[in-house]
Amino acid sequence: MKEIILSQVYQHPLISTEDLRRIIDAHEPRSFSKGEHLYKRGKVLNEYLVLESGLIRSFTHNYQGDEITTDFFGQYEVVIEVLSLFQRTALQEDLQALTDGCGWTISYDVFQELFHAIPGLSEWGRLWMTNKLFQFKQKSIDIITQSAKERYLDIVTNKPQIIRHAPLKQIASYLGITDTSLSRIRKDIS
Amino acid sequence: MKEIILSQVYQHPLISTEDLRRIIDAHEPRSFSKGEHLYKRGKVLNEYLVLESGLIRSFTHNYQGDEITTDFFGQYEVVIEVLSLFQRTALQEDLQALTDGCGWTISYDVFQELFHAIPGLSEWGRLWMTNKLFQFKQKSIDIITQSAKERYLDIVTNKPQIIRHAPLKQIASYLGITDTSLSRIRKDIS
DNA sequence: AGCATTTCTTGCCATAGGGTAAGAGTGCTC
DNA sequence: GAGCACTCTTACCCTATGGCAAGAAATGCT
Repeated sequence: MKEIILSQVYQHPLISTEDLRRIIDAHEPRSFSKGEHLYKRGKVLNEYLVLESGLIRSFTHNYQGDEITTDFFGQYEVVIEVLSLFQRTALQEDLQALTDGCGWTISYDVFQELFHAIPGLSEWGRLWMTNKLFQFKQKSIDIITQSAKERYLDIVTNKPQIIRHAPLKQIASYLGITDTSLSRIRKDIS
Repeated sequence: MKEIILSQVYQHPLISTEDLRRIIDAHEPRSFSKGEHLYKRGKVLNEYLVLESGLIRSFTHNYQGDEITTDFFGQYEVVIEVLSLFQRTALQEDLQALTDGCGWTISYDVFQELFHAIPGLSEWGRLWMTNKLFQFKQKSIDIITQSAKERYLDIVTNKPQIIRHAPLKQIASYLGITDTSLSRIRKDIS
């Protein structure tokens, strides 16, 4: 399973079979249970996690202290807060498991070594960042151009695991609306 | 001037004076005038531009064909659309000058060479991406947690050049509101 | 099973911001 | 310097979403 997941994630033309072997070997297993806080706000992130199964969310708080869910992570996704990991600063978000699950972690130091030793990995990392950057840019455009209902239906279609496992309030804060409004939207749809 | 701007931008502990020399030498001058479309939607971006002076905006269109300004770039900033440059895909946005100005460009091929030859540059690139990623993530959080007025005041305080040079309609679409609303907000403030 | 807690729904009214259109101000062009 | 195009303001009314609160449903704990 480890091979299947990781060779899927680290797919890149410049990463040879040999390189891939080194990368895979550098990952350690990690499992977690529902509700567990995997990484906590205030600490510096020292690893990232490639998800094999389960659902994880990242969240922060607004000035009123309400939780705002900023992202969800599912299978084959990389659970990370880049600012903390690469800038070696304190996490500004919490990462919490919404279901039981497991995956593979790699530490900052080991990743750093491979990043400079394997040209394909630095290319891969750049592409990963590029995609993630695009996602967030798109998200901020979507918030201003689409209605809450459209954005909700988008999740229903493209990320149904979120609907299945995350409580309404978390989905609502991710969409930028209140749980009350999301409840009404649901009613309206059905 | 070239040295001042570029050594400021490419500041990183792992970039030696020698490395910096190579990086600076790889940049070509580029000037532009108000209203000019520097890079056009549909083409693959083949370089990026470090701004010495002037103001540039990136914009796209929503499904109704209205322009949406997605970003503004000022002095010392890197004018780029990462998805197009690094993924070698067609630009999804236009980049247009709001004022006369100039800066320094570096081509994809040359950057690519230096990226792999100079470890400090790949670190620098990763940090740059990290910051940009954070900016967009923050922007999407701000849109859902702050009122349009608060976001406008934020620009007034932190990016006053935008207020000075960009027409109201572009600022409004950047904020995610209509020009009508922004006009009311302005009135309300004064 | 029984109780407590959290999650979700619904109703009432409030408000930020949108849609449209008219008019004022500004600057460009021939 | 008259006409034109663009930008900005303002007024009218409308809609999506919020705030609050009560109740219903689901979940978890002992």
